[in-house]
Order: sequence, then structure tokens, then C-alpha cells
Amino acid sequence: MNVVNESPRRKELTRLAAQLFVQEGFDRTTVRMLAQEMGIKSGSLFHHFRDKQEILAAVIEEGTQNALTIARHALEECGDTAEARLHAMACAHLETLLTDRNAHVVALYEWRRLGAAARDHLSHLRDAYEALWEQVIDEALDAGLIHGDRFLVSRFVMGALNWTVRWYDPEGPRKPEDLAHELIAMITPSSHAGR
Amino acid sequence: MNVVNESPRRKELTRLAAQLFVQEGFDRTTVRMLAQEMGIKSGSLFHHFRDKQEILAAVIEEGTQNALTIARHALEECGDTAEARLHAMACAHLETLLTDRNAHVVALYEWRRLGAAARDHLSHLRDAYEALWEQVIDEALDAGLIHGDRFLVSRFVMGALNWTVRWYDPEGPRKPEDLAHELIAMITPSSHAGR
DNA sequence: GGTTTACACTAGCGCTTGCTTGGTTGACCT
DNA sequence: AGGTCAACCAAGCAAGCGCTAGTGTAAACC
Repeated sequence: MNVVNESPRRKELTRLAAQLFVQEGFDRTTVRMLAQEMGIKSGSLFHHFRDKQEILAAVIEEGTQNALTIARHALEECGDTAEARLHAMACAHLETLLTDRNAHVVALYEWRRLGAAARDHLSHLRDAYEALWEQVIDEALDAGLIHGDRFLVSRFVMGALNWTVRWYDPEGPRKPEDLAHELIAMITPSSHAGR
Repeated sequence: MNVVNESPRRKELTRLAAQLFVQEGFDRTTVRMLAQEMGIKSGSLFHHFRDKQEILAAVIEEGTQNALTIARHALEECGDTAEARLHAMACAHLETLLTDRNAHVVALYEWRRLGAAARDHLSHLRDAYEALWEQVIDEALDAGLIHGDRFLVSRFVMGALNWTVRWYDPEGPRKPEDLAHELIAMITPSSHAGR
């Protein structure tokens, strides 16, 4: 048995699984459906993953890991004004929500189906990501760019951003940067820049 | 068979089902679990509901109906300034999210499990509710209270509010009105009222 | 006093589920 | 040439699933 490797094959299978989990939901996705989508038989699945739950964990880990990478990179690239960093963070969030959409939708909707062990491990990853957000928001508060309670502001912002997966249409006229810009315009009293 | 009545018994069963659906998720909740929670045997369940999906539909309908009622009531009671109406709407939203928490969590997480017919019927209900929001936000835009794109602003606000079900602790120090107030302070450039 | 109605029960059918078992294949290494 | 190993398959098990059929019973109604 294979189980904890990082073979390219496993990565590809994880990607396919994410798509099915979004389409059908984790519970309704059977191992036979997963196997068929991957072009193998259901028994062969358990060569790559210990059990069905491990596939879910792999999907979510992949997505969260990417989000962390992208966000860290964005924060290094951007300037060091509070506004630039806030914008970079929002952009990065929307960008990863878009390109890794399947994985993130799964993370948002199927989190509760994780086993206790996997949930434990992954919530550390998620906490690391959210810490980036709170840091950037702290900076914006200190700079007087926004006002309010740091806890509440960060929750509200993350809520607004994560909710986008329910309505955002990548084919539509709005780009992720537009959304980020508009959101920041909405919460910063100084800037009245419309569109 | 009973099926489409509105007996008080059925209402109570719906409430219990909502709780289980939140705890376990719709798919993992078996008819036997539902029956046990209700103090009957699984077969008897189908005297009250045509099938399992109808239970889900009943849960969501109940929650959405309540949200509509509360929101309409709140809009009648409050004053007619744009700010008062915005605040009333946000309060009503959080209040129903709190008191009918189970039903709304189910609506948010298990919507996709609805059959096509039920989804059709319920999306009309939901649209009616969202129309209230867009109307109030339009008024706030016209009054110059907030700025930005009406579509985006309403999505962002609903996202921030709905996200509260993931972190809000009713036992904590913050009351729903506090949240509503802080959210509105965050998006209205004029008011710098802290807490 | 007989019929209806609402609600519950027992028993189980037919099917699907996640997962296991035991074995085959072909590429690669020595 | 012999051995290793990841990758896959066919077959199937035990458990659990949603749901149905047929029956019992106590209260409500005519």
C-alpha cells in the first residue's frame, strides 16, 4: 500500500476528486464514481489513498497549501503601504478561490466530514492562513485606513470574500481585482473611488 | 398517507430534523436516526413526509419563511431613514440566523441536496428575501449613505452576515445588534462610531 | 355502534456502500 | 535471468441504506 506519498499520479487523482466532490458533495460521491472518473476500478483507489476520507483531506490540504503560498508571495511582492498590502491580500484570496475553486469549495462545504485527526492537522494550516489576514488588517487599523474591532472586521471581510464562490462568474465582466478593489473601497472611509 | 399537511406534529419533527441535519449533514443522517430522535420507528416517518428529501425541503422552507416574516416586520417597525432601515435589516438577518440557526445552516450547506422541484419552489422564497435586501441597499445608495455597485455591495454584505454562522458564539459578549452596528459602521464612510 | 382517520408498529425487500482479498501486469534495476 | 515494486483488476463481503406493505389501535365522527 502506498498511502502517504506525494506521487504526481496522486496529485492528479486529488484534482479529479475535488471536481466530483463539488459536483455531487462528498457523501454522495462513491468510491466507484471516483474510480471511474480516474479511469481505474474502485479497488485500485485504495492503493493511492488509505480510505475515502483521506481523499477529502488531500483535496483540502492541496487547496489550503496553495492559498498560503500565493498569499505569502503576494505580500512579498506588493509595496509596504497598508492599503497595498490589504489589496494584495484580497486579490490573492480571490485569485486562489478562482483557480483552485474546486478545492476551496470543498474546504468550505465539506470541512465537517473530515475525521478528527485530519481536521486537527488542517485547522493548523487554515489558522496560519487566517493569521496572515489578521496581521494585514491590524496594519490597516494602525494606519487608520479602516476602523473597528479587529476580530469583527477580519471575520466580515473573510465572509464577504468567501461568499463570492456562491455567485462569482469567471466568465462575467468583473475581474478578481475589481472585486478586491470594490470591497476595499467599501470598507475604507477615505477612498470614494467608484468604478 | 399524510404528506402535505401542516400539522403541529410535523412542525416539531421538522425542528428535530434540522438539528440532526446540522450535526451530521443531510446525507449522513439516516431515516432511522431521524425516527429515533423523534421517538418513533423509521417506517412511521413516511406517514408525515413523502420521502427524506421532503424533510429537507420542510426544514429549509420553515427557516426561509421565518426570515421573510421577521425582515418584513422589522422594516415596518423601524423609522424610514436609510440608516435605520439598513440597521433593522441587518439586525433581523442576524436575529433569524441565531434563533433559527439550525434551519439556516441547513439552507446554506445542504441546498444542493434538494430535488429540482423543491429547489425551484424554495429559490423563489429566497429571491423574495434577497429582494428586500437589494431594496434597502438601493435606498442607502440613493441617500449617499454608502457607495459602490449595488450588486456587489449587497453580495458583500450578505456574505459577511451569513459567514457569522461559522464563528458567532451566542454565549459570548457580543449581541446581534452589536454585530449589525459594527458592520454598518464599517461600510458607511461618514460614521466613525466605534463600539 | 359502526366507520373513518391519524399515527404508529413489524418485517423486510432490493440495492448500494466503503473497503478487502488475492492475484496479474509491465517497467525497471542488478 | 531473476527480483522488485507500483499500479491495477475481478470478485465479493458485511453492513447499512431508503422505502414499502400490511397490520394494530385509540380517538373522533356520523
